Amino acid sequence: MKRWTIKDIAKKAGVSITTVSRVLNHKEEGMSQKTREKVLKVMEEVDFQPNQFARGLVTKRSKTFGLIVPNISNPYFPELCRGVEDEANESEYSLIICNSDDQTEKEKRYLRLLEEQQVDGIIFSAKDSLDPSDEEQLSRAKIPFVLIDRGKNEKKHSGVFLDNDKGGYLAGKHLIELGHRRIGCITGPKSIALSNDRLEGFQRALLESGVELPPSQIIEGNFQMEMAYHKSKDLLMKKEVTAIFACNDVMACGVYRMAHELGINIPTDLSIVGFDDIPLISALIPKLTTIRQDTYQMGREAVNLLIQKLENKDTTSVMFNPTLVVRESSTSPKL
Amino acid sequence: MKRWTIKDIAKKAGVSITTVSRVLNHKEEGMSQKTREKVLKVMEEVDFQPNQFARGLVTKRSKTFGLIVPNISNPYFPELCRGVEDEANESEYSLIICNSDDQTEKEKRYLRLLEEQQVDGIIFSAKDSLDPSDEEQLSRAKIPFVLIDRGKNEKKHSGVFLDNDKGGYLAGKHLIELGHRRIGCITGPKSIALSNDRLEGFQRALLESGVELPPSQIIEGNFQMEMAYHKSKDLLMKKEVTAIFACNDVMACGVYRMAHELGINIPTDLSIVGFDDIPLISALIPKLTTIRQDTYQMGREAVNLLIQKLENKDTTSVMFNPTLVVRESSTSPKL
DNA sequence: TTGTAGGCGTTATCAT
DNA sequence: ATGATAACGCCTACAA
Repeated sequence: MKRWTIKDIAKKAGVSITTVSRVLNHKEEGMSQKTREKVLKVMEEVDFQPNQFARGLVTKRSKTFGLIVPNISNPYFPELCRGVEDEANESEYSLIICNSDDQTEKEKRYLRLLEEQQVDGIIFSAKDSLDPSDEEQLSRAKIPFVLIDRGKNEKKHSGVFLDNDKGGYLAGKHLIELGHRRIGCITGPKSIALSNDRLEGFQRALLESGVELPPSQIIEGNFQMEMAYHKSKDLLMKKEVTAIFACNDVMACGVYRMAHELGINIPTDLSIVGFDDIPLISALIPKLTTIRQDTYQMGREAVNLLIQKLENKDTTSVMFNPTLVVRESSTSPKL
Repeated sequence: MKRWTIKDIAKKAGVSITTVSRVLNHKEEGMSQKTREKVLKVMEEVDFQPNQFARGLVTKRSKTFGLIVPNISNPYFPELCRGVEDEANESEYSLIICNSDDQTEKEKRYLRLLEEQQVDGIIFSAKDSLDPSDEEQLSRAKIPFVLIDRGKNEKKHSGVFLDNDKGGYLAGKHLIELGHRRIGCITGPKSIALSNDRLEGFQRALLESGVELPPSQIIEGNFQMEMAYHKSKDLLMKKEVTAIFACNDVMACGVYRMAHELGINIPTDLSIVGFDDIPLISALIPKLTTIRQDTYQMGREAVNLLIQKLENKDTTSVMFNPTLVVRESSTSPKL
């Protein structure tokens, strides 16, 4: 026998296909308990699985979500994906994952792909703010979507975000409280909003204590280790700063490496604070003080938000709070 | 207007739906160039997208693959996923990713989910060897599948694997050549075949040079950092070995940490060789010597294999070769 | 070269 | 409480 259909089930159970369909869809009314059980038994026996194509054809639902992230190999994202996947599966959705590599080109292609696959919704971690043409495509296709991590735009779209300004503030405050007065910062790309948010929060904390952050102590990185490694050299050699705030953990690793090469001891000679608290950093020696975000939970929350949208409920963005995790890489400066 | 159908296109272009269908499916014969162009133009104009449900209903194909991995948060897997995804997408397939957490329970559930979603094929990184009930489910559902990384079983199923024995051998050989004679090994779980393969290859290399590997110098780990960290303590404190082969990079990180705590310098006092060459380790100081595998390419290859299966071609497993990457963590032992 | 019509497996709308 | 039947949108013999 090939695949069983409700027709087959109906025949075998001696009922109509309508009845089988009712059982399948848990319609409670309009059926005797006996009939229901009879049908269920047959379905059980043959391990019946309804054809999703046929179903989708009429219901217009695929029970599938799409997730677009920049790059799963970026250690920030696996946790986020897990959160999204676990929550999606608990709500009986499958998840199609796409990596955009932060290329508008690919974002578009995948948006198109997901539209073709007729996903019921999309969770989107965009390049930065949502590209206008992406936006148009999304609205034309009328696919519900939520943003995550990036692309915050208060009024326009709902999503799940981190309070990056606060994160930066926590980092700055922590270093100030330790007694640091000459502090450097390695930022993410200026073109990315969350990167600027972190810097601004950081500066605000310093300013509150009257500490200056001269441009020469701000280095623009790209969230990658390599560039942070190279660009931190000047800053470290001039010995002008006693502490550095790296706007993500991966760049903090780059600083670790350069410090080690230059014979600068962490934290004795130099304190470092990272951002994200990705799993990777448990391998660092000494352990990295960082600003933690609950990426996994953010992923779960994004799915909840999306499901609410599907149910036409009013949705508002969810803002997560970062927390400071003090470990070994930050301490008071030497006198 | 709601979604366009081929019927709408047909009307607008003044042809029959058959003709539209033909254009859609790139049937070359049986149509004048003019007609084709006319239809294409209309499709272009309205940005037509065929309904995959309707299509699948008749073709029985979803243009979707499923990928089951233990855990995307394990740093070995993101690269593998990327390989699978990139190759799948280039062949016009979407990818549903599932994390089994190495639980047979979840493997089953996801297998079921993928079956329900009617994926065209599955790429499976099983717990170890393929569970008999999984096997049964797979064959009952008649879903083509290939294994990847784990579950090698020469005769039974094809897949993409690494020559782990060779990898272990390379590690052993390298340390021997550096002059080490007292060497420790931290293995993966004994229950996992590839873990034993690595150990066996390693032992073979030592044996060739008449070097013993007493049981006291073999520690069974679980591929995680924590356990490797704790369990390596004894070995390191007794100062019995001048080198350690950790059967994956993550465990090597654990050893780094313990060595640091005990004031043991790497590589002066202790050489370390890892396995995998995961991206994470670029953060380690000193840089880790390791056995590299081309995980990304293995992912791509798995998709190729699967596609060949779909085309009913004869398929045989693909075996990848690991390579030794010498960095800073291994050197000759002190006299 | 082009068109007609039946069927794919469900759900949903009416009947009974 | 249960059943017959028309969609849903596409593909594919078979006709013309």
